[in-house]
Amino acid sequence: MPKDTFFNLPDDKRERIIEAAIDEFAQRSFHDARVTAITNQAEIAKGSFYQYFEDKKDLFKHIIEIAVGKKIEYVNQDMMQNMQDYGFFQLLRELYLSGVRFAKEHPRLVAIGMQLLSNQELYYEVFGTHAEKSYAFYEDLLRKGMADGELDPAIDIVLASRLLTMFNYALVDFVYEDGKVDLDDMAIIDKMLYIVENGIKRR
Amino acid sequence: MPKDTFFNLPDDKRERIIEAAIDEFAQRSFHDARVTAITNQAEIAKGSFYQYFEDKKDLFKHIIEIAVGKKIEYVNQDMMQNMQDYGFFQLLRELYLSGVRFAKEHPRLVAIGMQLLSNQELYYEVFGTHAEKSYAFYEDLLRKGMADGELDPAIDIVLASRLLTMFNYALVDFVYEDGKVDLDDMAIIDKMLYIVENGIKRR
Amino acid sequence: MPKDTFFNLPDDKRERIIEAAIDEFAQRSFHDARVTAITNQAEIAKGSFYQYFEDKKDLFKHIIEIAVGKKIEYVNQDMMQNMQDYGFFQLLRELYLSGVRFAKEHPRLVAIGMQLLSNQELYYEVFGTHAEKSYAFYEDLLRKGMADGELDPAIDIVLASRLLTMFNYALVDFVYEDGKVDLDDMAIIDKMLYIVENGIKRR
Amino acid sequence: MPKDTFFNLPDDKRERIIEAAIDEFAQRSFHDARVTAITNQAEIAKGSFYQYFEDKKDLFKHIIEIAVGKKIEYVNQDMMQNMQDYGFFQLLRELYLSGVRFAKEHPRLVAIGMQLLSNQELYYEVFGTHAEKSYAFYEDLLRKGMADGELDPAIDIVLASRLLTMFNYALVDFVYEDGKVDLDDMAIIDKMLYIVENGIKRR
DNA sequence: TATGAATGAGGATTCATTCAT
DNA sequence: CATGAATGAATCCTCATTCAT
Repeated sequence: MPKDTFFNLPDDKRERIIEAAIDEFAQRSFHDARVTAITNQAEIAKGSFYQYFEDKKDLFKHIIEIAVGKKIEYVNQDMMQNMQDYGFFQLLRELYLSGVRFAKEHPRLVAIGMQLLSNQELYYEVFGTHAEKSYAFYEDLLRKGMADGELDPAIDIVLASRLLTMFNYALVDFVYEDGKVDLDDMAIIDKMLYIVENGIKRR
Repeated sequence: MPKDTFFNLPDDKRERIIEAAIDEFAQRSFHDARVTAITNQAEIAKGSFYQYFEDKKDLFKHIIEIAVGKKIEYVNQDMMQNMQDYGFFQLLRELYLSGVRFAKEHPRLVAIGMQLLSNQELYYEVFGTHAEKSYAFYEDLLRKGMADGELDPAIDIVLASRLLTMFNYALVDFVYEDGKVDLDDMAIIDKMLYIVENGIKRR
Repeated sequence: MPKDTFFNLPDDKRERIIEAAIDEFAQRSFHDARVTAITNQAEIAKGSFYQYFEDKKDLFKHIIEIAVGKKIEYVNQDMMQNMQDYGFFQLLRELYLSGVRFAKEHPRLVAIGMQLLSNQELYYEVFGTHAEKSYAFYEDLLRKGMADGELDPAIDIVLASRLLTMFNYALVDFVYEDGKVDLDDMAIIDKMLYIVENGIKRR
Repeated sequence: MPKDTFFNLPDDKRERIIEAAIDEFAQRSFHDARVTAITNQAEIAKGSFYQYFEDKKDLFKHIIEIAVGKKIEYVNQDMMQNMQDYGFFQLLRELYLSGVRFAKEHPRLVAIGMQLLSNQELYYEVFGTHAEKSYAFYEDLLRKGMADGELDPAIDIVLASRLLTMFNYALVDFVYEDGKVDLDDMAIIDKMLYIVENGIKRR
């Protein structure tokens, strides 16, 4: 958690630091990332860095928090708050859609997230035991879909939640790599949902 | 490529080094991994390391080769060599099964592979442009399955190949994390294939 | 080129570093010279070294620049700027004299220069293609002397320029080795010039 | 001094080692030169090296001895043994000539010699106090020339001996650099002697 | 609070020399 | 005597973090 001094900073300086940090962490793993590169790009003194943050990890965690926050902004809040009014596949589509939009607009944050995923130690330090939260979310969704009779009762909910998560990654990955190419992202999502739907819906 | 001196080493010493390297590379990214940690754990002199390997990267590439070699051992070679005799879903099952067996027995190698995936630069240096090979393999499989009339003609082959790859990761991930829990892995694979099959088979 | 941090250093610390570097480079070839020896003698932290200089070579180049600068201080600037007003042998005497004075007072810089002379690669890296400048200078001087009718028209200018350069080295060498013995340096120069003059003057 | 084992070696192996050593020492300063490079090029085991030589310096000294020996071969032995029958300038010409021939044919040995010249510490260790021997030789020559009335009585013998030495270096240097160009070396020597003769002969 | 110099632990790599076979 | 693996001291350099102003 950054120190108060950081939050008292003029907006533009604070943003310059965040920008620089995102740049650096997107390009290099946490350990490889250099405080010096960040302070240079942000044009702040090296000493100042340690007046704003406890240490490198402190900043990193803050960047992750920002990423998580930004990610949440992308899901249709109205839809999330009135989940009961929507069908399972509608909600799933919305979730995937928001994931794609996010990845398109914040590719560096996605890169940082992927890095983090492949560093267990750091991952648990950042998210604690809340690691499974995202699975839990999909599990709830699946349970509701099943209760509503939309899903094939034979499927294993825990497994399916993993798959839906992975599908999300697959999509993000797909869009991320081809970021430059202006694919019709909607089309991809729908092709994917076509498969998913056939895979798990009730017949 | 390690030097001859390495291959001339007594088996147990060579294995101690490999073990130590796998341990270190499984825990830290390539850059973070320390030659010193490896030589310490393997109980060899730091100088010896450089008589066996060109440099840290040389060892890393060797470890990757070992991992790839081990991975290949796990797939049913008979089945792979007579692919035309098997149905699409049979082959897929075999592939996933081998992936799971491998991950169960070599979780550290899996960890190293995941690390590598998230380091583009290194990845290309290790695999050259053969990067897309695994996608290509699934694409071929899907094309054959479609030609044989096993698959829904409406699905997008490129996208599906990504999904099948991701499913593989999902499985690996599943098994990897819950490695300690003695799940009935067969059951998981079959549950997953149930979904996949419904998702893409011809009706 | 040293970093700004170096030039911002308090004078005495900066000088301590320069002193230590001159000591080390005078005793060992560039490659043999140890950064550690310099930081130890200068009593600065090893890390500080790299805040002042890009690397060892950066410091070395700086030392060479200092030496060249110091060397130039020793020639009679008035005489050099009004060369046309002086005779060939007067100018030559002045040049040799400055060379001797310089060597007497900065024997370590002379040693460094000699080292550099015997390392082609480094030499070109430090001086670029200006390598032949010193020969060229003597050639110009000789050409002028010949045009003014002071020199024997039979002598080969290119060869003579080499000889004059060598004479300079001879003198430096002479003074350098016997540095402690308080010879009458003027006398030596004049004895040498007596020979040179007889060797090349017009009769 | 190499060990007996070295001298008992079959000729071709011994020569391979000498060749490799000359190559390495000609390219790098004593300290930079690598025993490994020598054993590799000579195709002997690293361990063998230390059965032939005490250490790196031992080999180096031997190479220098070889160079000195070779150098001596190049001077007209008949002339040297009957010095009293020849004039000063005749002898000088012969000396320079041999120097040039040597440099033309053994450029690597010359390079090693020059390296050595610029490493005081090593120089004294190799030559001990015999350092001035070459000066002494020229001094004797000059004294004889003066006694015979060939030289200007006004010149300083000590100084002149240094100059003659330097002239030798100048010649070697000249020929060494332009090694490839097939200059008429005789012509150069004579042009130089023309200057030298005018510089110091009796009038 | 801002600054940027100072620090030193830590990392990769090289290489002369020793040693066991 | 030949071999070549083993050794570890030594070297350059990086970088997070501390500290004094």
